[in-house]
Amino acid sequence: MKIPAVKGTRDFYPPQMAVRNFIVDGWKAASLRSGFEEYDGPIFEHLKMYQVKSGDEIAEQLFSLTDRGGRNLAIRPEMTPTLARMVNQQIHALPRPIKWFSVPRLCRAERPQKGRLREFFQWNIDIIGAEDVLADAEVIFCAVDYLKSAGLTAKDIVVKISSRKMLASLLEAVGLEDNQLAGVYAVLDKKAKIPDEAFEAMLQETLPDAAIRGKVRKVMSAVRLDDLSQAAALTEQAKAAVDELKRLFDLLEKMGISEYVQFDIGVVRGLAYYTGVVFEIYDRGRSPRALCGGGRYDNLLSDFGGPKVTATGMGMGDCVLEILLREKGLLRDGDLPTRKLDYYLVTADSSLGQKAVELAAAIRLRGRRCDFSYKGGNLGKQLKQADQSGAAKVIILGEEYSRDQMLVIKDMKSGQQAQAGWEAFLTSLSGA
RNA sequence: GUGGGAGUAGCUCAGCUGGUUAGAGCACCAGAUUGUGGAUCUGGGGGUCGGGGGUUCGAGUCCCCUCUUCCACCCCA
Repeated sequence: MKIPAVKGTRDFYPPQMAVRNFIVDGWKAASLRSGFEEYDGPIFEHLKMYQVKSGDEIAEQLFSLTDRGGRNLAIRPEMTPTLARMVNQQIHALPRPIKWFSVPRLCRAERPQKGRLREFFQWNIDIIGAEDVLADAEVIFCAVDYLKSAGLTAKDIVVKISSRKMLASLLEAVGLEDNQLAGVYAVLDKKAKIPDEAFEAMLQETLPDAAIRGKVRKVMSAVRLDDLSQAAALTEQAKAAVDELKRLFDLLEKMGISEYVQFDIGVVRGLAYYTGVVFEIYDRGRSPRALCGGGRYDNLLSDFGGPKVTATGMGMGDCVLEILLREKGLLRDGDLPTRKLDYYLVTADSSLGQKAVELAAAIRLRGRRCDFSYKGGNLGKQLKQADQSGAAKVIILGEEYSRDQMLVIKDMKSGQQAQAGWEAFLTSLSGA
């Protein structure tokens, strides 16, 4: 019986695994460059963990199970609840700011489509316990630093930044009630993603009052931060939020990434729990795709039963990123070796097979990567295998060895050959 | 969850309006080639034509169901 792979999952054969490692290694290196520490948690949690933030209906969008003790569990669809749980548990012992990152494997029971699968990897970085926008700036910097290191330029991507705090105070200033905000956010978040008429219809449904609707449209038409700070009717709160954003942009400029970032009042994020700076990183291509999203969520820890501690962070999935890197020619099949052999051993005479095994083991014990042919065969065949293995050098055990105990070491790129005695060769490895 | 396209060898695909034992390129294995790799030539293995049912003398080809995949929606932590 042939059993297929589960819908929306990927098999990572060595070439795909090399791609995955390439991406994950880049994420980790960028995180470490910015001083983040790596953590991880279990791949499943209590189902309730995911219902706290998103309501009971979320259960339909994730993979859940009941264990033999009757506990309702779910495979993690996101990392943030686990992070909140872990940080809450040790909140009084951890030095702040807490700068942590993780690359969890996540599962969501959604319909798979381009750039979206049921199982994927997501880079998460979070800074907990730092209220200042400096923390938001660091999160954005780290994400941009990675994307730059992958070869993407300001022509390829853009970080669009806004602030929930600012938007809330602006909307309240034009007459919206507190309890209307969540609904309006959800609509505004759609603006760039749906046709204008559809957006108008949605807005009209949420805000029946035409006068208020007009004011909301006016607020949302702001292109630059200065448009807002010059507006007359700025409340104290709104002014503070605008100033905070200005400071964020100052910091990003000092960090040297101003060409990557821009203010965009249209970035709202659908999620209810953001409380301050919000941002999304987009591919500048024909159909804008979000590569990454994040923002400040100051209530998260308290939502999970902990103290009120501020937090900001972001998540970046591997699927869309890989598509973009391929489109930009920054990632090509065959570019990434599945193993990086230092040496490949070949024998000119099958009687030297034992010697090859002995030498291979000695090379490996000295920390070098080494492999040899199981099949033997003539030298031409074995050299072909050596070539396909991608090894930098080939060591030939042949006449020279039988006669003079000499190894022939061939550089596969230049084709040049040199000879060395067994012990002398091994000694040269120990030294390096 | 809704709508549309597509599933033929490991991969990319061909297979005309239904008609003998289903093909190509690449990949893989072997030989030419028992002392030097990327090339060439020759040969070989490998397919219940995604699965099930139906129509027919006869189905890769037509019809229905189902699975998978891609695209557009819905959703998006």
